[in-house]
Formats: sequence, C-alpha cells, structure tokens
Amino acid sequence: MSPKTDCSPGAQVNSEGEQYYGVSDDEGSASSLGTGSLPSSPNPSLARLQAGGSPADEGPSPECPQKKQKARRGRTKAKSEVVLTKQKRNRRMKANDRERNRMHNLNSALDALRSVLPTFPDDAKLTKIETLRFAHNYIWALTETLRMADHSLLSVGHQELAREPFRQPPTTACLLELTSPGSISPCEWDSLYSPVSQTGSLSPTDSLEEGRSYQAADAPACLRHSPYAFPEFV
DNA sequence: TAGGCCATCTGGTCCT
DNA sequence: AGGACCAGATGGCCTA
Repeated sequence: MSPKTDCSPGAQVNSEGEQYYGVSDDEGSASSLGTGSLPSSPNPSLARLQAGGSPADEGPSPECPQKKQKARRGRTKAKSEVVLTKQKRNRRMKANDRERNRMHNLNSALDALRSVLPTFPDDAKLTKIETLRFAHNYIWALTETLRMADHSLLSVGHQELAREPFRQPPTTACLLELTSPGSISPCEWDSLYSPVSQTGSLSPTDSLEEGRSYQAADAPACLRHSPYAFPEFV
C-alpha cells in the first residue's frame, strides 16, 4: 500500500543491484535503475520487485567492445555475485513474507481480543493500544469483581459453596453480567475504555510493575482454577 | 494541514 | 543457516 520512493530503505536493495551491475558498466546501470518513473504497485513488495527488476536479465552492457576481455573477466565474477544477490533478495522477500504473516497473525489475535471485549454499538473500532489497555483494565475489573463476589459469598455464610472451586470456567456472559455497567459506577466503567486509564481509579495502572502487584493469592478461586487463568495465576 | 494510526520493509539480534 | 522477534523508517489514509 505504500510504494516506496528511492529514498526509502528499499532503495538499498536497488543499490546492491547497482553494485554488481557496475562490474561491467558502472554508470549505465546506475541510470537504468531509477525507480521514480516506475508505476506504483498496490503491493510495495511487488513494486520493489518491479523496481529492482531481474539483474540477470540485463547482463553486461555491450557498449564497449574494447573491454571485452575485461568484461568477460568481470562477467564471471559478476555471475557469482548475481547469484549471491539473487539469493540475498530471495531471502529478503521470504523474510518480508514471514514478517507480513507474523503481523497479520498479531492483528488477528488483536481482533480476537477486541471481539471478546464489551463495546458499545456506536463505538469506533478500538485502536491497538486502546485494545491492549482496555483488555488489561477489563481483566483487572473482572478479577476484582470475582474476588468481591467470592468474599461476599464467604461472608454470607455459604462456606460450603465458597470452598468448592468452580468446575467450569466463568463464561464471558457471566463475567459480562458481573461487570456490566450497572455493577460498576459509570466513572469506573468509563475508565475501562479510556486509553489514559492507567491513571484511573479502577485500574491498578498500566505499569507492568504495579500490574504484577496483583498476585495469584489475590485472584478469585474461579480464576485460579480456570483453564483461562493467567500464567501467574496457575 | 498536522497529527494519529497503520501496513510494510528492512537490518540487527537471538534462538533452534 | 534459517526463522522469529524487534525496533526504526517510511509513506498512505483519515480526521479534527
């Protein structure tokens, strides 16, 4: 989506190509590889491929017959360099593909996370950072709610029930109900959404150090025994 | 138009 | 050696 110009890092690839082109013809190849006039491709990698062209296709310039001997020697040297550069470019393209897939997977996971977070219908899609912060605060709120529920059960005298750990993980619907806006003050609920809620009253802050201060011992039993529990709760 | 968000490329580093 | 992960750079798109 973002066609690179020749000032971008992508130009380095081209310049690498220019180097081994230069074995037989330094200046001519340099001018023949300009990327400015190339049509932009919707796929940057494709655009770069087009811009880089195929070095082996062009071959040495025959414009100077007096340098045939030199050129031949250069060609043999250039051939190995062509192979090396081709391998290099191939590795780079594969790495780019892997990186693209990796980021797509990351985005998919982020979408999955968004899908389990409660949002109001008219809410715009949470940004990545908002999603992470909201999830962090939301989890904290759920945990706190369950802890309070546990505590209230104990205090009411249902020790029998409270001693029994949940056999089933808490369903999302259950947790949503427990933490519905009705059960949390509007101010606190808002802070769940707020990207700047690390300083809010509900969240223990976004700082990892302070976040980790909420240890397994503080977690409600249902989370400690849930397969969905955090690693630190297991 | 500036700023935020995002996708992609790239080179470096670490791990297997 | 090759893959995973990461951070920086870059450019496009969108919105206030």
